[in-house]
Amino acid sequence: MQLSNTSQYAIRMLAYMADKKDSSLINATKLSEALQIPYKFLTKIMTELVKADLVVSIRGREGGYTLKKNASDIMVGDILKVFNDSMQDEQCVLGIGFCNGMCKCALHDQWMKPKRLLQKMFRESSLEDIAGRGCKI
Amino acid sequence: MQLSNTSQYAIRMLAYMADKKDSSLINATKLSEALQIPYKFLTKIMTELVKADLVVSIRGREGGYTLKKNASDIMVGDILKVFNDSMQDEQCVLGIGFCNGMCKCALHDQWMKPKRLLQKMFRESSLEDIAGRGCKI
DNA sequence: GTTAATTACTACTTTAAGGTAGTATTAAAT
DNA sequence: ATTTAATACTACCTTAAAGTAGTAATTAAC
Repeated sequence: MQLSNTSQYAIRMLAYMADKKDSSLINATKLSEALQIPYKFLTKIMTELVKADLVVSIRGREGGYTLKKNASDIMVGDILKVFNDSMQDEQCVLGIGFCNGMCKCALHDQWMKPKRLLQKMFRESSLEDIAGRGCKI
Repeated sequence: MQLSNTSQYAIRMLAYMADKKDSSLINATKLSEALQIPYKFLTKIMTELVKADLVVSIRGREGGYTLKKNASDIMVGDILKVFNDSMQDEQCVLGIGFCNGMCKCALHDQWMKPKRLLQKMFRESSLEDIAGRGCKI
């Protein structure tokens, strides 16, 4: 029960960029060193974030990446969506199709509360809320 | 953010066995048909549940499986532990080592509440609580 | 114009989860 | 004793995620 490696990396990358927003552009080499994420894997992820309109890239010498929107307008859930890692509302915790009021699985009732809180966290936590928080990056 | 296929299958298998406890022994063929889980994969999972002391197996003709304890004494969390799918208390949601009061990640504060509810669900939901619930198996 | 530093693209390799096949072992039924 | 129906074991195959390598495209610096 955890986020994919890719999603974890993406959140950390964007949170770091939000924290360093003053220096406008940051390049893949610096990010990779700062966050200890393999360079090639990081650029692969970043290209997807560019295509998803969360990040702007400037190619060529002196290029780099920067957030496309205000940090307060990018939610953790938006990032997870890019990697199909967000929770569908009717996603069954036991993997039996979809769960709703009509037809639910054995664990459904117990699952409702934690699921709602998870969704709330993803929906309401912005990059601004998390940038620079904690003691590790 | 979801349970592994193996854990989902294991929970469904045990919940079904708890529900059919009256007929004491159930065999892999029947279980596989009832739950639509590939036979060979089911037996592989079941063997691990036997080794983990959650299930008793009777080999030979007329053999099968049955729960080793009362359904009320087997928690969902016990099942997840077998497949390393339960949540460690200090597991970092962003995958940066461990999180605790001393050192936490950027999402740690927002993660606490949903995590606690997830842990509570795993810790407090027994097979008895979920057996026969819902409209699908 | 050439060079250097950057992102983008394509293709590959590695690892782990998910799943399958075949055979050995066990024990009740006959 | 033999047959049959069951679990256990070993080894393999498939798929998707994670990660790597090399090259093309782009653009500022010189």
